[in-house]
Parts: sequence; structure tokens; C-alpha cells
Amino acid sequence: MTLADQRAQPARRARRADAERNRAAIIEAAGAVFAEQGGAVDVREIARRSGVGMGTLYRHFPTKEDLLATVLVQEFTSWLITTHQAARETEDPWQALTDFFEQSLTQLARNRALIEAYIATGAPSCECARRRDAVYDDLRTRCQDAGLLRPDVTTADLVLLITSLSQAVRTTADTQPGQWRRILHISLDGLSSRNTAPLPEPTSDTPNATAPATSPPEGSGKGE
Amino acid sequence: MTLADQRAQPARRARRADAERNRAAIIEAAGAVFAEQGGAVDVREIARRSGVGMGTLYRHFPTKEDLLATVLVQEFTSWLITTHQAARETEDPWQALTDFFEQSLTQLARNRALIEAYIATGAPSCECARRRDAVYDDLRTRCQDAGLLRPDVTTADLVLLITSLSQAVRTTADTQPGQWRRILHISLDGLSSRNTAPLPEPTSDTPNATAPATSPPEGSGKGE
Amino acid sequence: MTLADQRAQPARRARRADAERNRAAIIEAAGAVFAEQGGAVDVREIARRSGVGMGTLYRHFPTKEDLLATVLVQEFTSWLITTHQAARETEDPWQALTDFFEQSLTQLARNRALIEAYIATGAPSCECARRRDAVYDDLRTRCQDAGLLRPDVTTADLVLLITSLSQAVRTTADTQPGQWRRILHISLDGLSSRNTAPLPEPTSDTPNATAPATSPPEGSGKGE
Amino acid sequence: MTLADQRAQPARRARRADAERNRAAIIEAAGAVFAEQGGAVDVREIARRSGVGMGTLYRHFPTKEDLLATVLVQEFTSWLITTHQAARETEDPWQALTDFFEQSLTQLARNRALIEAYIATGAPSCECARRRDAVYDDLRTRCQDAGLLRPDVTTADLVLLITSLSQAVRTTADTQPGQWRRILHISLDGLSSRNTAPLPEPTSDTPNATAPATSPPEGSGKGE
DNA sequence: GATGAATGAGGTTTCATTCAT
DNA sequence: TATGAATGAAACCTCATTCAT
Repeated sequence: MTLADQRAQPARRARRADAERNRAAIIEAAGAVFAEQGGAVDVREIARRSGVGMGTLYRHFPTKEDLLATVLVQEFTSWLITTHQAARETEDPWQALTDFFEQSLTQLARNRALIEAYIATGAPSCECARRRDAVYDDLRTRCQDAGLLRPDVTTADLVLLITSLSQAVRTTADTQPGQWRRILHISLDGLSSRNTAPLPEPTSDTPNATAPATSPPEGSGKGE
Repeated sequence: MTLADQRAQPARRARRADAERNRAAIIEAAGAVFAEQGGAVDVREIARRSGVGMGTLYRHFPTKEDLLATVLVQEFTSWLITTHQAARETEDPWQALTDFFEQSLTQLARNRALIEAYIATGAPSCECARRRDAVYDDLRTRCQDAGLLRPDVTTADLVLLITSLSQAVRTTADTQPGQWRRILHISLDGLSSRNTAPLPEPTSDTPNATAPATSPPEGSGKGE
Repeated sequence: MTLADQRAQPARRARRADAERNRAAIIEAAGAVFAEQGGAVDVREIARRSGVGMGTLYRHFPTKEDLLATVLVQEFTSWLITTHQAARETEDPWQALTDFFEQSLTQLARNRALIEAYIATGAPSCECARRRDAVYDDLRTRCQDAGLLRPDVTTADLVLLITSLSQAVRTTADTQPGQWRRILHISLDGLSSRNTAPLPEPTSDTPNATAPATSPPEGSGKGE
Repeated sequence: MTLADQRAQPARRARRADAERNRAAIIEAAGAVFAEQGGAVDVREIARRSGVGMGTLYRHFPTKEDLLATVLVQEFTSWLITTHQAARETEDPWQALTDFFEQSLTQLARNRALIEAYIATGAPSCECARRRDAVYDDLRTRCQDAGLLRPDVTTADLVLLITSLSQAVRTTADTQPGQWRRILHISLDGLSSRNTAPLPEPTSDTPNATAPATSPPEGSGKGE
């Protein structure tokens, strides 16, 4: 009746636009809720906040998991692009790497579900992982070409490092915000090409008993 | 024996033998289940696995939380003692620190719930945190006295570092077992007193904009 | 399908518009179950009888207590209105009071949970108590203005009297239905303005030692 | 067999004395707990307070119900005897009745489980009911013989009246202690032989429509 | 297409009673 | 015989997902 007034043709469009708007609203609300409370929230909270019914939500996302994945992929991707862009514009390769880590972790610190996903698999999806690896590859190569980064550090190492640091962010989020920067600082120092001892074999599951895991500086030390 | 000692027997009344056995069975089963599946398992699974009824379980542990806490505290403590003992017997302070990290993480790698607890608060209980800090203090002091460890690294830093590395262990447990050792290696290199740049203030929540977060080697560059 | 038949009337395939009907069904079933077995019944029994799932029940009433309260308030209110209406239409004030007691107790006699609530607090809710007091006030005033009711009888006395008589109803419900009317009769006689001895102070917690609790007729008696 | 041993072996006696002491302790503890919290308490609370184990408790009383019944019967009986004794020693029959009601209710006011039992069946057991009826018979007869009590009041009426008044006691126990005495006063006035209208038939379940339930005094009234 | 009520398995916890020590 | 740990059937409540309107 009242809907019939809508000009005949654009009815479809209007409807699709509506659907699209709904989808966006859901994603936005879900993003906020997931970021605040993690992935274990009640779906109703999201439906409520986005102003749609449960059915609508489940029409767009057949599963809570799907919704979560979609949200995370989107956030992850946009974040990756932004951060990579910034890194690209930084001339000094090391600074670029440093900034990238810093910004990545700052971003993660704000999103509980994203950290959870990071923690679980390192990325919200395979596609995301691929993109992420590409970015890391770029940063790593630049630094290694400049001789600033340990030559045997791999992309996987960097990924794992961020993953692990994201944990530090999460842990200290409430009580010691900012403490994670000290750990980051330490890790970055460890990445520097100043450290010449080769890293352990990536495939090995047992510690290298013969060689010391790290090489403490021979000539340095307060006691000497 | 060792387990009995941990509970600090007040000798008020001798617990019935089978009660103690049941308690042990519950703790063991819960330990296994929690380690495998994390803290979100059904309590019934634990009751089933330990061969006791629900009531028995709840007689010993009034709450699922209590059970989890008990199990984790026990595992954490025994692990801490063992690992610290090994570190004490190592003469070289740096090696002691290295081994401690190595063994801590190896242990954590096997226990999902323990990692969860570590992630959440850094330890399963305040008492555990205290003990943990004592151990870390010891290791840290030895290394710093020997001039091997950055002088401004704090106990909290070490704790956070392990927490964050435990994440790396967890992430790579299934697909890349052992890769976490590379990250550990990097982090330990970063801890070395060879790195002289001061760490950022622990209280600061914003990156230090003036000083570079890390000091890349001065004389290196792409052209070299 | 078979379930649908059990509920006789409504097609069980209704949903949205039937939310209200479901709610009514729940209230009705709960009313019956509570009336029969009191407030300590299993919620599942109510869900089963009303033909809805547990979730539906808990959607409408977040707590068993809520359900009970709703049911009782509803029954109490409807009963109060009906009974008061009848009393209003009776011209003779004393007859109105008498009928009101009679009908109130008849109603209570049929509802175990209602009696429980009455016993506990005199009414299922504060609002109910307010309404109830208003009705009693009305009845009492009419009777006292007509000089038929002891002048020092208060509304609280009447409430307490009904509460206590409801107990008599309950006690004799199964074995001696109707016996409570004799007690009611006696109580009403005691309320009559024929009895001139003042009632004990409402605040006093100890029996009035000086004056006899009741005034037996001096000059009457079989032996005289 | 077991009986034969009773002579020779004091060990048995000692044991039996122990058992008897335990039994007494259980009954005493149960009495206190039931009085305080009603019949729905956890059996463990009783075991704890009486200082015996669950097994011992269940050895003496195969069922919680049995324990409750035993306790109540005992309390009821001792109370009945005491109160009756006091009534017997009172010369004035009406005063005896009055005091009996007063004391009965005061006693009931202190015992939650007893009220529950009273409410449920009028007495904790058949035997108790018999004894109680005997006492009431005595009191009633004395009063009726003296022409002080309505001649058609039966023992059952008195019992029901107390039962119902016990409810009033319970209701006002916390907030309006003592208010029940006003109701009692009213009821006793209604019992007086001053009221000449016959009570309704005990067997009738329907109100007597022809005759008014009570007879308000024709000639009295404020307005006249 | 949108809505939100309905579903019901699954979670934790309690307690009368039994039974091994 | 006394003990109190063990039992396990309910009890209450949650929430991801479906489905009639």
C-alpha cells in the first residue's frame, strides 16, 4: 500500500539499497561490539545495536562465525592497507618497519576480537594472511636489502613476532597500557642486523644443544 | 608427596584415602582436558574422564572456576619450581636465563588453559604471580649483575615477554612447531646488554616521537 | 502435530501474532500448575503443559520468580476486582463484607500458590497490596459508618484475618471442604460491633495482663 | 540375640548410650534448624550442627521426612502437655481457653517448621492429632458446660481456628509482632456464647444462601 | 525482505540418599 | 557403628539458529 508509491522500478533498487544499508549497519555494530567484548558476545546484542532483527542478521550472515569473519576481514584489510601505505611513504626502511609494528599493535590494542583472531590463526582468513604476507615481504626485503635487518629473518618470523606481541598488548591493555612498547623495542633491537648469530633452523623442533641459543657479548659486561 | 606438600597440610584431619585419590583423579583429568581444550569445556567431560559423579566434583571444587584455578595453580607452581631449579644449577647467568625461557615456553606450549590464564593475567593467581616474580627477579638480577642483560629491563618486562612469546608457541604449535624458538632467539638478542638504547618509559602510553624507537646500526645501509 | 492435538484449541503453528497467545498459554498453564502444586514446581512442567520450549518461557519471563509473580498478580488482581465489584453492588454493608470474605476465601481455596503468596506477604506484590488495602478500606469504612463493625478494627486487621482464614481454607480443602465457613462465621461474629471490649494495642508484643483478653458474658451461661 | 546381650556386655550399653546421645543431639539440632529455617533446609546443616556424620543421621532417621516428623512430634507433644497443664490449673474455663490459645500461638510463632506442619495437616502426626483433640475436647467441654462457649462449636472448629491463627502469627512475626493478638481477640469474641446464631453445617460446601452468614445486631449502630 | 519469537540442547550447580572405609 | 565422601537426577538458565508472519 504505502510501499506501492515507490515508482515501480526503483522498488528493487530501493530494497537492495535498504539491504545494503542493513548489511553495513550490522557490520558496523558487530565491529564495535566485537572490538569491545570479543567474539563471545550474544548475537542479540549486535542485532539490537544495529537496529535490525535477528532474521535479517542471519540472512546476511548465515552464521555468527561468518559475521565475525566478515567484520574482521574488513577491519584487518583496511588496517593493513592504511598501515602499509604509511610505511611505503616512509623513506627510511627501518623506520618504516618500526612504524608498521607500532601502528599494527596500536590498532590491535583497540580490538579485542581482532586480537583473538590474531592469536588464533594470525589472521582472520587465508586471503588476509596472503595480503599480510605480501606487506611483510615488502617491508622485510627493504630492510634486508639495506642491511638493517638480520638476513635470515623470514616473513613468517615477522608475522609470528607481531602475533606474539599482540598478546603483550592485550595483556597490558587494562593495567599497563604502553608497557608493550618496551617489549616491542626489545624485539626490534633483536631484529637488527647488529645481531649476527644465525637463528635456529625453522623446522627444528628441538633446541640446538651444541650452539648457545644466543650469543652474549663477549667483551661487554659490568663485571668485566 | 610433592603434591601433598604443595597443599600445605594443616593436619587437622586426615582426608580419606579415596577422597584424596578422587581429588587427584579429578585434578589429573581436568588438567588433561583443560590442557587439550582450554577452559571452556563441559564439566561433565571432566567428571566422566575422572570417573566420578558430578556431586563429587563439586564437593571438591565448589565451582568450575575453582577447579580450573586449582589445576592451573598446581601446574604453574610445579613448572615454576622445576624450571627455576634447573636455572639455579646453571652457572652461566645468561645460559640460565635462556634455558629458563626455553623450558617455560616448552611447558606452556603443551597447555592450552595455562596459556589462557597466562594471557589473561600473567599467572593463575596472585600467589603464583608473586612466586613467578621472585624467580624472574632472581634471574634478572644475576644477568644484570654480570652485565649481560640490559640494565633497564625490569621483571615486568620479562614476564610480559614470556607471556607474549607463549602466544607464539601456541600459534605455531600445530603447523610450525619450533618456529617460536626463532622469535625467542630474536627477543633474547634484544635483551642483551649489547643494545644500549634506553627502553621507553613504562608509563608512557604514546610512542616517543622524538627519539627513534630503536637504533639501527649507524654505519650500515643499502649501499654497503 | 501430536503436541498440537494435546492443546486442543490453537493450531500450534502460529508464531508472531501468537506470541501473545503463547504468553497467555504460559500464564494459563503456569496458573494451573502453580494452583495445583504450589510455587515449587519444575519449570519444565509448565513449558510442557503450555506447549512451548524452555526458551520461549524464559523469553517471556526471565525468571521463574517473574513468571510466578506475573501469574499471581494477575489472578490476585482479577479476583480482587471481581469480588470488590460484587461487594459494591450489595447494599447492606455487612452483607457486602460478609460476601467479600466468603468469595475471597472461596477463590483462595482453589489456588495453592496464591495462598503461599498470601501467607508470605499478604499479597503477590506491593501494588497488589495497595489495591487490596483500598478495597478493604472501602468495606471497612462502610461497615463502621453504619455502626456494624467494631470501631477499632483496622484495615490491617481485616487483611490479617483473611490471610489467616485462607490458611483454614487450605487446611480443610481436601478433607473438610466447607468447614472453613464455620471459622469465618465465628470471626465475623467477632468483628461485629456487638463486641464492645477494645482490641489490644496493635504495637504491643505482650499480652495485656491487666484486662482479660476477651470479655465473656457475665450473666449468661447454661448453668444460670 | 541382640536383646540377650544387653545384660552381660557394658560395651554394648556404652555404645547404645552413645547412640542415644547422638540421637538426642540430632533431634536437638534438627529442632533448632527446622524452627529457624523451616522444613526445606539442607540435611547437612543438621548433621553439621549436631556434630554427627550423615551416615549416623540416616541410621537414626531413614529419611529427612522421618527426622522432621520425629522432631515435630516431640516438640508438639511437649508443648501440648505443658500448655494443657497450665490450662488445667486455671479455674476459670474461659480464661483457660484464652490462655491456651495465647500460649499455643506464642509457641508456634517461634517455630517455622511447626507452623508448616500445622498448616499442612493440623498436626505432625495422627497420634499428635489425637492427643491434641483430647486437650481441645477438654477445654471446649469445660467452656460449653459453663455456658461460655457457643454450644455448636466443635473441637475441629477450635483446631482449625488455631491453625488459621498460626498463620496470622507467622505473617506478622517480622513486621508486626503482636498484631495477631487482635485477631485472636476477635476470634475469641466470636466464640463466645454471646453469639447465638447457629454455625453453618460442617459438611456443607456451599454457603447458606437463605440465612445471613452472620447476624448483625438489628438495633445497634452509630447512626441510630 | 524483514522481523523477532521460538527452539532446545547444553551449561553449571544443589541435595536427598547411599555406601565404602 | 560412625563417618562423610560419592552419587546423579533434576533444577534453573543461556544463546546460536530457525521459521512463521
